[in-house]
Amino acid sequence: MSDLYLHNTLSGKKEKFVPLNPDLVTVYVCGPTVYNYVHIGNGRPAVVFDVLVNLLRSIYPRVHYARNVTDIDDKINAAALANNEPISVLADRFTQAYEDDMQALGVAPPDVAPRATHHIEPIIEMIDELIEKGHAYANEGHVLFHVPSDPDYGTLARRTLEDMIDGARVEVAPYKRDPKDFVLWKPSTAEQPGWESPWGTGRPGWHIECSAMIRKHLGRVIDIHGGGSDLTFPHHENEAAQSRCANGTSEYVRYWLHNGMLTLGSEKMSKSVGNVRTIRDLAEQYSGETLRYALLSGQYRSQLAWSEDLLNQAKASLDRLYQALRDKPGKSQDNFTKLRVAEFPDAFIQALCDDLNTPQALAALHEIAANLQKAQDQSEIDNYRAQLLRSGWMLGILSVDAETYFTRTDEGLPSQEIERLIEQRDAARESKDYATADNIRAQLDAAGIELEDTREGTRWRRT
RNA sequence: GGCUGGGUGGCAGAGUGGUUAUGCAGCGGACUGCAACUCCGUCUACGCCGGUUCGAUUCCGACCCCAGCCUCCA
Repeated sequence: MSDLYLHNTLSGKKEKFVPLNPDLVTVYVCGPTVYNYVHIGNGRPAVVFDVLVNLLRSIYPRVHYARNVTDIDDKINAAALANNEPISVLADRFTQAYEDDMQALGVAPPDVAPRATHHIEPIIEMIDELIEKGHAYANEGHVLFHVPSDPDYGTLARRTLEDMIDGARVEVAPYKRDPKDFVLWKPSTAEQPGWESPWGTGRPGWHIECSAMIRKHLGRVIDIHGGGSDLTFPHHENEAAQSRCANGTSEYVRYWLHNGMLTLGSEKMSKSVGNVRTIRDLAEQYSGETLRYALLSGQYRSQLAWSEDLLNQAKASLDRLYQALRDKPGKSQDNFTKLRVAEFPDAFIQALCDDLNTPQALAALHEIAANLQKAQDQSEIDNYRAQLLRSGWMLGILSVDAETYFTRTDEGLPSQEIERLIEQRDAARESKDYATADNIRAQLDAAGIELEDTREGTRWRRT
């Protein structure tokens, strides 16, 4: 069995993955703040860590995977206020939308999806502990984490306190002892959502939510924590500081994994820049599977340039894999979730075990597909099909029946009509009336239907 | 300014001290009534300048350029 290597932000290197407890691997990924529809960049960590969890489950007996939902936040408050609705209604709506988007991308739900507003109590508890241990202080209704109280602060982002001052964009506020101190709890006015606390009515800061929910659901020290590279600092740095200090542990997360950003037009895709493509909008033009393939076509740590070209290439590549499955039908279903790592193709697993090298894993898939296309006897075909379908499952693609993939009829010409025209064309070809035959083919082509004349007869596909 | 990461063929994107990535697109051929699908073959590469080496895209150094983080952000 090949060892799994992961790039750990903490060390800046690829490291062999050794879980704290091989019987139960713990994974946490930062989920969305639900105040709007998410864009495809938000989908990247969900997809990438979905693949990682599939891989981990094939190696270890049990994996506990949590992905949170931030449902209390100033942006949510502002959006709810603008809509004149309670934050819970708005948050519920966009949480549901997020789940729909994830389903479209073929992302399996995590084992647990904790929401911040359901964890006010553990959050308050943790803040209390930080105050007690001298790492936090209350002032004017705020509670702040005192950064200089943590000698290890900065070890994740690898920057010194001086570096941070150099950045000079830290907010200076009268209630802060140090400009780098960050909010654990902040006061709410009467119009703002708030919860009772020892420091008055207020709401939690962003960083403490993750710390508290992780401790509650996964423990004081966890194996893997994932998220976008833009969260490394300050979010994860702050999270780590809080958790180490409150938990009284020297480590918090053993492997920090950060995915690279999607760019659109040479700039990071982000709501503040305004260059976003929502999953919801993209799904109108491309299948969720195509979007997923596009996301996996680059290694997760690299930036990925999102473009129409990328999507069209992803679709064409995916079509090719399905084409092999369609051309060489045979046995299909495995109970994929029960498969162990040794039951997947070597080259494929080796690629994934090398810090989740999905482009190389996809290359392995294409090689298997090429072998499948060339295979003659059925046992050979079934073997390659199994390899392809298993690997596809781990990446979260190729789960659709190949015939259905090419002929699904959610819109456009109904299948019956297509079949009728094909019969007419066959008759015309039979009588060597090629003008009529080509006419029908052109007519179908205009409707987005391509014909393939095979030895077994004519078949069609939607383009 | 500080801290990260990166510059590979028309495009996307792996990888390697000397041997085919892979996919898309292009070109030639086979198949086909013609196409499509498929198969066979094939052309465009490793930012720039030095160094190490028998040999560097791959290692080392300088330089140029790009992106991310340092503020909300996946």
